[in-house]
Amino acid sequence: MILSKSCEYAIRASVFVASKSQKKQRVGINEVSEAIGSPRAFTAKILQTLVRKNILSSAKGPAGGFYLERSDSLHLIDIIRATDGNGLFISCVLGLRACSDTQPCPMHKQVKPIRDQLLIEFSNKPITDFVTDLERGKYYLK
Amino acid sequence: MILSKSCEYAIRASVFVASKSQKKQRVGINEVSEAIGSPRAFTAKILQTLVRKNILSSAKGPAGGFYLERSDSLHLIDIIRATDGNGLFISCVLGLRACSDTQPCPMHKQVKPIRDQLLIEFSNKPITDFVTDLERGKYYLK
DNA sequence: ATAATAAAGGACAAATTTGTCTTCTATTAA
DNA sequence: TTAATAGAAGACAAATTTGTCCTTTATTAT
Repeated sequence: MILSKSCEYAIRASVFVASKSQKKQRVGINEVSEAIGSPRAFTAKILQTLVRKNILSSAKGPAGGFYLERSDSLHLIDIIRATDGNGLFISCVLGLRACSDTQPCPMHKQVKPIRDQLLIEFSNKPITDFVTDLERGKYYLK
Repeated sequence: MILSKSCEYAIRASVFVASKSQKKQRVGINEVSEAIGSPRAFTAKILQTLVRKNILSSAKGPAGGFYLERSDSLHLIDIIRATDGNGLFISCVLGLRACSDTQPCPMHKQVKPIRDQLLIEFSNKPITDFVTDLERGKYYLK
């Protein structure tokens, strides 16, 4: 709804990969899609783009799979921007190209603080935050 | 991004119709789509559904067109629900069917207050609020 | 009644998003 | 160096959203 399906899968997959990565484990696409309940081939595509954009890393061959280097510096916002772009936070809710603070659409003033808040939440949330709670069974990915 | 294109058009069209309605004028689809800069036939479809859902009214024939009865009771949320449904406010950001307060997805806690706030803003905003400012040239619809 | 007007409705088409399948490429281990 | 493993890449396909066009129906004025 607010995020694309691709982005939903991207986040859930990344959280799962991150949790495995903390245990120094790489994880294959089959395990990922099984863990988050997503279509395998489609998820593969999505992870490929995340790798291309240096969000995740991957290795081919036996004992290969996806993993996360520098997981501390990865925040939700990075994954969202990589898959859906920045539109959620900047483009006009009513689809007006010229909408701005000085030339606002009718909803501009109401929506701006809310989306700013959303941006802050996503920006301040490192993936590692989720991992601990995930392993405590506090969160679900599927 | 957060609203569908259909919903964007629906809102902009409704605001325009409301402003004309305050002057006891009905307005044709050509004028509407011209005023808000939207594809004519597509906008017609959208207004048809709004009429079917009793958001707007319409009259056929010469001097016909779209108009708004009881414009005081029409709020943004009604238009959003009529075109996009309620998903924006209730369905899980990460697309998990089972996501809830007791079985939350990793983003549940962060996102809930924000979407609640969004719902409040949309629910408290009567269309009439926009009309005055629109006529003062304070807002743009295109 | 007839002509003109304007929304309603249906069939169709383009674009985008979501998803599948098959082949290619790189890596590892025997 | 061969076989097995696993991601990368490309061509397709289904579904959804966005958009067009043409015909029908209702209303008004002459």
